Order: sequence, then structure tokens, then C-alpha cells
Amino acid sequence: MATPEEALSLDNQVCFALYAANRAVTARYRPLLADLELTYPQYLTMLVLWEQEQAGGVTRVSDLGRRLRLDSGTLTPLLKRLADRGLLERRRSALDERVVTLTLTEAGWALREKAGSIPERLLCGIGVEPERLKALRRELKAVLTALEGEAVPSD
Amino acid sequence: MATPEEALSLDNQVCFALYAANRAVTARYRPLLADLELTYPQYLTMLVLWEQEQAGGVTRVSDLGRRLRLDSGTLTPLLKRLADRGLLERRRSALDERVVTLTLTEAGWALREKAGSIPERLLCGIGVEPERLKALRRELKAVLTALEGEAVPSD
DNA sequence: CGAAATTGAATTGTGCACAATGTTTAATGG
DNA sequence: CCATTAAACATTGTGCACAATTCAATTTCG
Repeated sequence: MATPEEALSLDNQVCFALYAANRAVTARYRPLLADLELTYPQYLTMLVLWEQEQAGGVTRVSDLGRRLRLDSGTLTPLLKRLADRGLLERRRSALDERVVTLTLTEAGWALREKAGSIPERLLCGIGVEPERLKALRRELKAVLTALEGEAVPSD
Repeated sequence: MATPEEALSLDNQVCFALYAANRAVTARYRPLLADLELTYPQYLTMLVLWEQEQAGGVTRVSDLGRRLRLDSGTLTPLLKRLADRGLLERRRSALDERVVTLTLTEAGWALREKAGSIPERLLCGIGVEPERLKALRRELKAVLTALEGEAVPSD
């Protein structure tokens, strides 16, 4: 991978592999998430809320943004759609009027039951050994950490 | 990773790592591609065209779609934008009026010079060993292959 | 205290992705 | 040969991503 010739070859690009694999995996999620009428980013949002609220914490839009690496330009309309569907409530914080807090509704929690089987069902559909996926996740996190200068979580 | 509890944890999801890493890498490309006034998908498109035309082949929209795993709903407007900028020409094939062929213009080829340094510059910015990236690419391709049932290219 | 800077969301605009549908052209099968 | 089917691309509509800007509320600091 020395010449610009080779470096500009599509097949040699890690980044294209990343780009294509990401879309392929998301495509696998799509039919499963369709049962819940969620898109993949909406699903990730619910994951954070389920997790955070379970831990007894309140989630603010900025928390979500940090967690998912998304800004308000993406999150605001997404959260409005989830709120319109009655899965969560968006409320201005009384203590700090700038902050919007997110609270799951009954329906939002109910959806968790249906979501429980998704990770397993997804893995079944992929013909890849779990060990290999764990290795992949580790590599991806390493790259992410290098790119963002973040602390590596446990694992 | 047995309980639904753990399976639904954001940090345990390979797919979120994939999603986040993909966006992080694309973000690294952005300032470099801004010099060429290209988005990342536009850059990938140009890569294919440079490569294909160098090899003496004609590229059709459907070829691009196969290569990048994108459909006409994505490619048609993207290609129109590139054509509007004078980087390529879209022409209906005379032999088969359904087909649209893509031909690089002078300006399209000229852009290749400026693109030559991008892969190198990108790698410099990432604090990850090339060996590790190669391993990552291999893993990603394996997943992609498993998901799409495609033949694995050389490497 | 009061001006300036900072923060948290919302808004606006552009460009993907992708499902669904439509349109034209070509291939196929009686 | 003609009807049917399939192929290639275009169009429409929805939902991300993200840059850039705006706006209100809060902090910071002189």
C-alpha cells in the first residue's frame, strides 16, 4: 500500500469496509426493529434511556448526545417523533430552563419487553462466531478511542 | 452477555461500535475532503470511477451501485451533483437506452492529483498502527461477506 | 452588580440512505 | 409477433447526520 494508486483503491480502504459493514448490519436490524416501529438510531436512543432510567438517573438531551455522539440537530427531531408516539416525555428542567429532560412512559417501558430478543435474534442471523464479534468490537473501540481521545470503558 | 439486561446494554453492542466508529472516521475525512469539495460518498464514487476508467472500463450507474452497495435513489442525485460540478458526464447508452454511463471529465481526473495524498494524511491523523487497521479491515470484510454472501476479494 | 462568555436546545439547510413507486427499454415465452 | 416479465434508472417521501446559526438561560468575571 505504497503508491497513491494502491492507496486510492476502494478495496484497500478500511474506511469503506467500515462504511459498508455498518450499513449491512443496520440493514439486518431493520426488519427486527420494524416490529417495534423503531429506526436504528431510535433504538439506540431507547437503549440509553432504558439503561439510564433503570440505574435511577435522569437523562438529558445532552447526555444522550454524549453517549451516542449525536448533536441536537439530529436528536431534537428524533426525540420529538418518539414523544409523538408516546414513548417518552420531553420536559424543560425547572432548575435549569435550558435543559430538556427525557422520561420514559409506560409505553416506552413496555417496548423493552419486545426489544429483549433483538440482540439474540440478530446474532443468529449473522453467520459469524461471537468470539470474532467480540474481537471486532474491541478493535472498533480502540479506533474510536484513538479518534476521540476518550477513556476505554471496562471490557 | 446472557441476560437481556446485558444484551441490551449499549456498550456491549458491536453494532453501536460500528455505527460510532464509522461516523468518527468519516468525520476525520471531512476536512480533507473539504479541500476537494467532496463528501465521503462522493469521494467513494470518484474512487470507483478513477479505478474503473484507468482499467479501461466503462462505468454504469448499476456498476457503481454494486460496488458501493447503493441504489439509484442515492446515486442519481449524487451523480447529478458531480455532473453539475463538471467532474463527470452522465450519458444514456446508445446500445441500451436504459443504461446511463459515467465518464470522467478533465476536471474529474484533475481532482485525482489532489486526492492522492488523502489516504496517507488520514492515517497520520489516526493514532492506530497500520497492522491493526489491516486486521480491522479483514474482520469487517469477513462480517460483510457473512452478511451478503459474497466472495471475498484477494487480500 | 452587570457585561461578556458559555451552555443547552432548537432551527435551517444540505446531502446522504433507503423504501416504494413509476417509467422506459429490453428480453422472453408462447 | 405480441403480451409478459424483467432490468435500469428516476422520483417521491421519510429519517437521519451535521454544519451553521439563533435564542434563551446561566456562569463567569471585571
